[in-house]
Amino acid sequence: MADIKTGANPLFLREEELRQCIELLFFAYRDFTAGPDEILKEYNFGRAHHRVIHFIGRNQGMTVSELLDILRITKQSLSRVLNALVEREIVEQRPGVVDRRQRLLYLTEEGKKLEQKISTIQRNQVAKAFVEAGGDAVAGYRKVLSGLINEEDREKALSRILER
Amino acid sequence: MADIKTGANPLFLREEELRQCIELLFFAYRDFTAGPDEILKEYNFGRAHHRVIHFIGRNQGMTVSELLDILRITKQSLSRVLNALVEREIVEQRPGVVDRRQRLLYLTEEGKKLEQKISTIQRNQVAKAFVEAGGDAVAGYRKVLSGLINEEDREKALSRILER
DNA sequence: AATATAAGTCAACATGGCTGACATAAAAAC
DNA sequence: GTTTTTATGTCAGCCATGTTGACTTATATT
Repeated sequence: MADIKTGANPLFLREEELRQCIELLFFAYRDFTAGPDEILKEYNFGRAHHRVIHFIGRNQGMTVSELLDILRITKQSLSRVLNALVEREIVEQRPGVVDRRQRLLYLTEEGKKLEQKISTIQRNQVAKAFVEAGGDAVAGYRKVLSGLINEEDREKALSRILER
Repeated sequence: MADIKTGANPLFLREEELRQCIELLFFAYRDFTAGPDEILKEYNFGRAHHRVIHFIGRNQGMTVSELLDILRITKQSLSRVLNALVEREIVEQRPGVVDRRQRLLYLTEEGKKLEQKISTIQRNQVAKAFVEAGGDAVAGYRKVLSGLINEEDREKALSRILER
């Protein structure tokens, strides 16, 4: 089957392979967000809330600017979601000590619980995929996905992920 | 740095590693959709149109039901996007020959051009990441992402991706 | 002839993006 | 010490894209 293509036109196979990998990313992302969505729905939260909870959880005490830079949305968009989370006592804001203009972001105890609940699902899902795929595969996964991150801020993103 | 964690609590490292891999997926997906978004904006299309164009392009003559099943959205949501694409002569609908209730979906010549334009960007982006990461990494990437797809329809999704 | 299926439509609503304009407090620069 | 910049927030309105529910039409299946 592949022989025909390989023999006749290796570039076609390459294109085909690339397209497959693109689709794989679509399907994986689609199914990877489905689990959290269910739980969030119980709380009347959406995917936007999830992202905020996730990154604050990973980065307690981060500033609003930092969060905006990660999410790549406007502050008006963030504000809606963030205010809802503060109101529901999932997220807490404290003025910065060195720069009092800043409102540093923290998960409350309840927020931590929710974060834990959601992220456990995702971690189990990833863990399962990792076990099935094996350690080398995980390394490959990391390499490729790192390479997909925009070059200009790859280091920024990766250091945010890794320096912890 | 990692030594402390490794020695003291290997489970923490594992959780940490999993969290990193989750974030990697977020950042990669974020930056992977940025390129197409720019082009689509010129046409006044959005990501929803992109998905439709992509899957029809990959699967000329597919039915509406099949497309709905892939996208996991309601037919009402799809209809808005699909009608726009038909009106703009990007997508064409032809009645099925064996089952005339079906409206089989095809990209027009113009649609193919647009699809090509968008997908070239993404393929280049993926190709670059693959070259940087190496062949083994690509295999790992595929394994892990396959594992992230919902088990119930993994075969369906994968066969759709691979049987071509 | 009755029922089920593929597809479409109308209407109303929710979520989460966006822009633009403006406000406030605190830090930094002059 | 006054001016300017920065971090954050807010109001108002728009757009894209998802949802549910109710109903229609044509065709296939039973």
